[in-house]
This record gives sequence, C-alpha cells and structure tokens, in this order.
Amino acid sequence: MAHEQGGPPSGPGHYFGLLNEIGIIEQLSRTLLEARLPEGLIAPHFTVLNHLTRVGDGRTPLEMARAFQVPKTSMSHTLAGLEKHRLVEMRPNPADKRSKQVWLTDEGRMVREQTIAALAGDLADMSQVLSPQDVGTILPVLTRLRVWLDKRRDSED
Amino acid sequence: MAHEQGGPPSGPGHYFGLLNEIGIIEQLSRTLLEARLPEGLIAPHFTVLNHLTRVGDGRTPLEMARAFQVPKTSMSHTLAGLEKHRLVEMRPNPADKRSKQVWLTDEGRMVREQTIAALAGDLADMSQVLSPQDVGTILPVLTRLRVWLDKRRDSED
DNA sequence: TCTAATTAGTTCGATGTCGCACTAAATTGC
DNA sequence: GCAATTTAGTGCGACATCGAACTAATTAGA
Repeated sequence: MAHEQGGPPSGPGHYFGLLNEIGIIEQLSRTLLEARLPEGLIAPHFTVLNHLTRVGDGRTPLEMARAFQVPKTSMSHTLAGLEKHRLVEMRPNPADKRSKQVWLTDEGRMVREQTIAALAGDLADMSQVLSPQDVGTILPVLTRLRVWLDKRRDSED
Repeated sequence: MAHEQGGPPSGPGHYFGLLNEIGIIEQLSRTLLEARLPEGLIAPHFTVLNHLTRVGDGRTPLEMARAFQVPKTSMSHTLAGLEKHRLVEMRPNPADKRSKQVWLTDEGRMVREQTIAALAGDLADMSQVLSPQDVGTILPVLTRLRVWLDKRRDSED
C-alpha cells in the first residue's frame, strides 16, 4: 500500500482514502456551519436545536445523548451552553425526578431558523459542484455504511 | 457531534442530510480506528503515520497541516505526541532553517502496519456492505465536494 | 417491603483543538 | 544590501470532549 494508483479501486487503501476524505469534509462543513452561527454557538448546539425541532421538544438529555451517540457528560455540557444563551429551557421531568426535559425557547427556534436561512446560499453554491442527482447517488451508500458502523458499535459494547 | 437521521430527501434538506450522515460516519469510524490503536495514540496520530508512508517521509509540519486542513498548532501538538512515542523523528530542514522535517522511525512504520493489520478484519466486514465498486462510485463525488469546500474556505479568509 | 442493582444527571480531571501572539528565518522591494 | 513583510514553528490560554466517580431517584428481586 506504499502507493496507490493505477488499477481498479480495491484493497484496504481505498477504504482508508474514503474515510479520510469523509473526515476532511466533516471538518470543513462543520467550520462552514459554525461561521453561520451566532457568536458563542458551535455545531453541537445547532444540532440539538435542530433535533428538538424535528422530533419535538421535551426530550430528556440522555435520550438526546443516545440519539447523537455522544457521552452524557458531553450532552450535559452542550445543554448548559444552550441554556446559558436561553435557547433551551430545562424543566424537571414529571415522570422521573432524576430526569429533566429540554424545551426550546422562542429564541431557540428563531436562531435555528435564521441559521438555516443563512446556510441556504451556501447549499445553493454547493449544488453547482454536487448535483441533487449526485446526492441521490451517494447518500444511500453512505447510509448503508453508517448503519453498519452503528450496528458494529452496538455489538462491541 | 453528529447524528440525526436526515430529513426528507428533497431540496436543501437533502444536502443537509448528506453532511449529517458524513458527520456520523466520521465519528463512528474514528472510534473504530482508535479502538485498534495502541494505548495513547488517537486518530490524528495514525493519519500522520499513514500519510508519511504514502507520500514519503521528510515532509514538513506545515505541509502536513495543510494536507489535513488543520491549524499548524494542532499539527504541532500531534507531532509532539508521535515524537514522545518515538514513532517519528523531527530533524532540521536543511533547505530552510525555520523549518523541520518529519521522518518515520522503524517503530512508527511497525505501528502503522500493525494497526492496518488489526483493521483488516473490520474492513473486510465493511466490504460486505460497501463494495470496492461503491467506493469507486462515491469517492470522486466526495472529492469534488471536499475540493469545493476547500476553495470556498480559502476565499472566505 | 426492604435491600441491591440500575439509571439520570453532574462534577472533576485529563487531554485535544485551535486562535493569538511571539521568535527566528527567509523573502520582497527599493 | 537593508528594512519591511511574510513564513515556519512554538507557547499559552480558552474552551470542548469524555471517562471515572459521585448523588439522588427508580426498579428489581427475594
């Protein structure tokens, strides 16, 4: 694997190359998102706002930690940041006194919408090099990969 | 962070879902890699070892920071870790006294090879859901996306 | 029902990322 | 050839991630 070129794509090297490319894209797109977020917010904050909007707020911190595959301590820290900015509200969970519920504030909803609006232009530019057809082609493949990685992780623990 | 099942496959949401999926894959595959690395090493360490093997050692730190799209301070930190484990050696750059060159040690090459060997089984499993042809299909598309994000970032600064 | 085990969340400490400011060396411009 | 600018790398500080250990509440089981 000292050099990889020529010949059809095969061998472990191409899998490394794929995951490497994915890593760089993740990093660059996260930076892009964070450039569109209000001062003091980072990608995980947005991800949480987005999640609560889509699946409905009132989720518990642990529920969300599992949904995002992050340790609960990390989610705790992210939620503390959102709360400090008054984008979410933590209330006691009536069904379980150990637990909490996370609710979006009006400002939280607004920040999410404004961020999405701010990103619309970037995504439009992106479509010049990545057509909707391209997305349709690669997304199902990537989803298969993600599902496999996900299952694999479960069976490791 | 990552993780969110993407929204409906249409319009900007489709792009959003793609980047989201990429974020999840990055996170899960990094965790998998790190589970196969010797104690004390993390993904960036392996990435550097791999890079030096592929493109040849004797690269400068800045060259590699650019290749990986990380700040030079981050690369500095990563290289310090590799040096502490004696997996690379930093030597002065004869062509530029401000600069250094990074050389693999024998142990560095060995660690890389052993890690790849440890991953072989995982990649073989992966190839059951992601064929080499799949990789050949999606890799060029992802590379276009990465190149675009890269250029975009340059023009922002 | 009472004890043991489990679960939700936080605190704390170790470590990673990265921007800012700095030094030393190289390059540019005149 | 020399001052001004740029470039390579590091030190430091702010902040993020995350594992271990802890508290409080719930659930399991005999």
